[in-house]
Amino acid sequence: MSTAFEPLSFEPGYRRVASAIAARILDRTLRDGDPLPSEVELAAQFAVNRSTVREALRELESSNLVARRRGTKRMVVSRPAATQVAGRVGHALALNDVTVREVWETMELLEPATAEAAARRATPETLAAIRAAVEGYAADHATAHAAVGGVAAFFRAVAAASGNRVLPLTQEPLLMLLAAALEVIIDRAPPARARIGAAQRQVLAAIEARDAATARSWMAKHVRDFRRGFEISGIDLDTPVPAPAAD
Amino acid sequence: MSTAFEPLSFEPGYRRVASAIAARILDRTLRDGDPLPSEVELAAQFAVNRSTVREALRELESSNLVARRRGTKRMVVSRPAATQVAGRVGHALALNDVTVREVWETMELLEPATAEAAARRATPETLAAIRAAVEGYAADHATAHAAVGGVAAFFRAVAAASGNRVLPLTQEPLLMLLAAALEVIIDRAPPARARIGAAQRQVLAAIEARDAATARSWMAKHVRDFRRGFEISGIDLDTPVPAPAAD
DNA sequence: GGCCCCTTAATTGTCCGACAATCATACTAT
DNA sequence: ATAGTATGATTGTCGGACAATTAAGGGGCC
Repeated sequence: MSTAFEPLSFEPGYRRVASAIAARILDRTLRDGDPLPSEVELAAQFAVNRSTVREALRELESSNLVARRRGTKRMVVSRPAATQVAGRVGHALALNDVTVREVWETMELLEPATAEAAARRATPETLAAIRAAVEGYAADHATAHAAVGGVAAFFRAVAAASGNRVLPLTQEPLLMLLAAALEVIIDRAPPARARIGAAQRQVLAAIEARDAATARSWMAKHVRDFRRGFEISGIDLDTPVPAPAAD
Repeated sequence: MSTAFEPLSFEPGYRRVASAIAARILDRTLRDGDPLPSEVELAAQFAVNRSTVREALRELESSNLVARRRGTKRMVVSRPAATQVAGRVGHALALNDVTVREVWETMELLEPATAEAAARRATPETLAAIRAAVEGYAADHATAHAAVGGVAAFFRAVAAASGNRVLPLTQEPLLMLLAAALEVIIDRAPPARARIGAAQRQVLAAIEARDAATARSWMAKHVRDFRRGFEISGIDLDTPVPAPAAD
């Protein structure tokens, strides 16, 4: 241990206000859906200026701990949804120059296990959602955008059926990055669309049959196919992933 | 397609300013380390008030896209670090009442594969870091806090050695949640500390020997042990994870 | 020439006050 | 009961202000 002193850190007021409110949200004193006091009220309670409160609110808003329902003024406490948090993670990965290979490798790791879990634990509702995703892709994959959207929807539906809420959230940033990369190349690998549809059907069939091993192996095949797609289209797997769109 | 109209959404100024700056960061016009213009300058460029700029800056700061070096005024563009982004994800998971079982299950999925990759791709430096983590745990695991810190450090070191930068970032929120939960129970499962140390040594040895299969299986054992720890200490695996500390 | 101290300018954090636009609510008229 | 209206509350934005701290020169000293 060093005997040196740590530098004193004076947190500015807006950060202390934000932390105080965040703490109340995290310890459930303020719950999902609860309306936040008005800005003037908060300013009075913290004994700071409204401007300071507003800066704190922007911080919380950006952390998705508070939000505003559309067309309303009052802020309410909100639990962050997967896609919102995923955006941040996706940006972080892209800014750290993560490569397509790294993203793909992680999906190769995650998705087969996810499919396996889904085969074991899918409910009628989640299974129906997977079916809807497969049908959605089959019905519309003409444009690159629609096709990529369908691919992502399928992965999301399978993860949702896995009975593990960590998996969708873990997977989401990868989907964002994969989607951005896939949209660029899907038109360059002609057989891709058909192979994707076929793999989706096989995974779905296996999950419906509660056949975990087959679900796993077909999902593995499905993910591996994306690598082939990248190779066929002449993309170097070690190029950084394109950054997903800004907020 | 529906013929109904989308609701017009008027983004407030502070959000448009934040998005504009974020876009410049994501497209690399502004790069890591670049100083941001001063608030007054930004206000002039966007033709808005300084208060509006400040609210936008708070948003970017909260997204970890800009930061300030300690003891300095000027904001600089920064690429978000793993731990910073992980905090957000951890909060989101905790607020969504994710259970210990779900976190543990995901780690059981992730960590063995991570260890396997580390055995294949560890460099002298990353290997040394794992060794240091193992020794650090061995040297100091008296308090619950130190022990849990050592556990997390080990996982981090292995993930860093995996040669895949997505893995540390994916793993980090799980570590935060596991750490919060583990700190509560580690003293209730007496044999845990010794078993942890032993497993770390085995994984390390396997990675040093480039034995991917053994690294995987010992890491799997290591992770499984945490489940036993929870069971022994009488914690229901289906209780929600405790929320990690606020910012 | 290079280095250190001091003065000065620039910048941030915070405050105050103000006002238009919008939303929420109570009230009124049909 | 419904629609329309008036009233108050709240947010988004603006302008200006000031203390505290940091960045930038400038001059003197070795």
